[in-house]
Amino acid sequence: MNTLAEENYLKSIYHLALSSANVSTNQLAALLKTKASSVTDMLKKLADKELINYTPYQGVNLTAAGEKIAVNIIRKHRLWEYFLVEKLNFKWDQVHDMAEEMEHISSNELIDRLDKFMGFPKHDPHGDPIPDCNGLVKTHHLEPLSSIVPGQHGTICGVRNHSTMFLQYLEKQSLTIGKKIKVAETIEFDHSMILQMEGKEIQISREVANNLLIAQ
Amino acid sequence: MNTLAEENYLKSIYHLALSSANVSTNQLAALLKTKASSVTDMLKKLADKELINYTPYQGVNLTAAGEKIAVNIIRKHRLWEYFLVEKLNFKWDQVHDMAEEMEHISSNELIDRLDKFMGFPKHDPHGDPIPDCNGLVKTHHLEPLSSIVPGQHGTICGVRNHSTMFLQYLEKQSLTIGKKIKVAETIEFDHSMILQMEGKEIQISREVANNLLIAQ
DNA sequence: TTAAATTTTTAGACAAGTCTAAATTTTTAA
DNA sequence: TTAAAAATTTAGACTTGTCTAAAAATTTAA
Ligand SMILES: [Mn+2]
Ligand SMILES: [Mn+2]
Ligand SMILES: [Mn+2]
Ligand SMILES: [Mn+2]
Repeated sequence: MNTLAEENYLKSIYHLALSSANVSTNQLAALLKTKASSVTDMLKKLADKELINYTPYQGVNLTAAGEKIAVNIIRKHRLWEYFLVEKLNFKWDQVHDMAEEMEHISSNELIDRLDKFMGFPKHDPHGDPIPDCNGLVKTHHLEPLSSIVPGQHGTICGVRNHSTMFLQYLEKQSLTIGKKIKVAETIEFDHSMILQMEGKEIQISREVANNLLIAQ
Repeated sequence: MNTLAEENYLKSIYHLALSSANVSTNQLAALLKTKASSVTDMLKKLADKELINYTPYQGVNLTAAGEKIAVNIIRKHRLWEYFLVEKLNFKWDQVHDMAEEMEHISSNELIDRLDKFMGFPKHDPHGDPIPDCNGLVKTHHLEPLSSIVPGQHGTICGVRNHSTMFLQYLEKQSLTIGKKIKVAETIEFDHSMILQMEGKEIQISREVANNLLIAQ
């Protein structure tokens, strides 16, 4: 149906479109670790296939057909990540690269059965929502921890940064998905925060607070 | 490490080498559904990488390094087939094409954990041996059913033909892996056979008998 | 509002893998 | 033992996806 490269472009356009209406050539080049000229070439192909709307110099967005493909790839990515963590006991910082390969296994029948096998999980190991078999994504609105004011309570429900380094740091601090926290204090000088979690105090930087997503 | 095309060539050479010492260009072209000239090009690449021994016009065989890669791909193929049948409830005639994609997922850590998760199965859904994590393949010697003489008993342990059509036929006749049979009679005229299985009589053609593998 | 900086596209090249057609080598069999 | 047939390789072309360098368009900011 679509090549591996095409699928990766569609997925990247989808992710970037979540924070900017029109996705630029350079944004895509940076995310895909390729050159702007290569991106332009591919955008023409995807536009020919009517998977994106592309006006030269104006950036792109997905058509309904393109978005459907992108969401399906993200569904597969997140279900495989869930499988790797829940069934094969990998840590949440180990699974992304494997899922990058597995998301391209083409069979939808396979992924629907995997979904059922695991009991239709709603979130992947990083707290991201798993689209259902009809392409429906339940995007819960989450606040970055940095915007929570002292005295308020919340639950860790996601991360903005998916790097191994950040995930390992969070694991070490026990700042994992589902944990309940209270913001005890914010330090004006560097915007660092002091949290209460399970009776203990944890101090985190503004950088960390910006990348932790909280439901209240 | 190696490209998808390279992996498929190595796997095909391995399979063909089981029945002919030196594998020919045309044999490979037929199995890979490609042209002899394409095969020649790839054989040069694999020879450069020292994964095969290649003398122009004389066919090829795998080096130790090439065989190791081929066996690892076959291990992954068969473990994923087992997963699809045992965990996701696919039928044995549905899993080959999916496994053809999944065998190229690169992580060995992943496949070793999958192996453990499933309890280290020894055979795939078609009765083929699953190589262990060190590349060791336990090849039990099996007879085609056509060479069993009347009066003898045996157990169905494998198939020579893996086509959907043949596997579906066997399923319908309940001629599946593990079934115990007795050869009641062979018909001289067309070499067809009458079997006793679970108290019932089954008549099969010479063609079918040639493609069923029996342990006595 | 225009010049400079930035972004994007175009032009031309390259590697991987495939193809057809033609040349070469090996095998078969008269 | 040699001519025909079959198998294999070579030559040249094409597609996909990538790159660098240069040209063109857009944005920024003086
Ligand atoms: Mn991921
Ligand atoms: Mn994830
Ligand atoms: Mn198979
Ligand atoms: Mn099999």
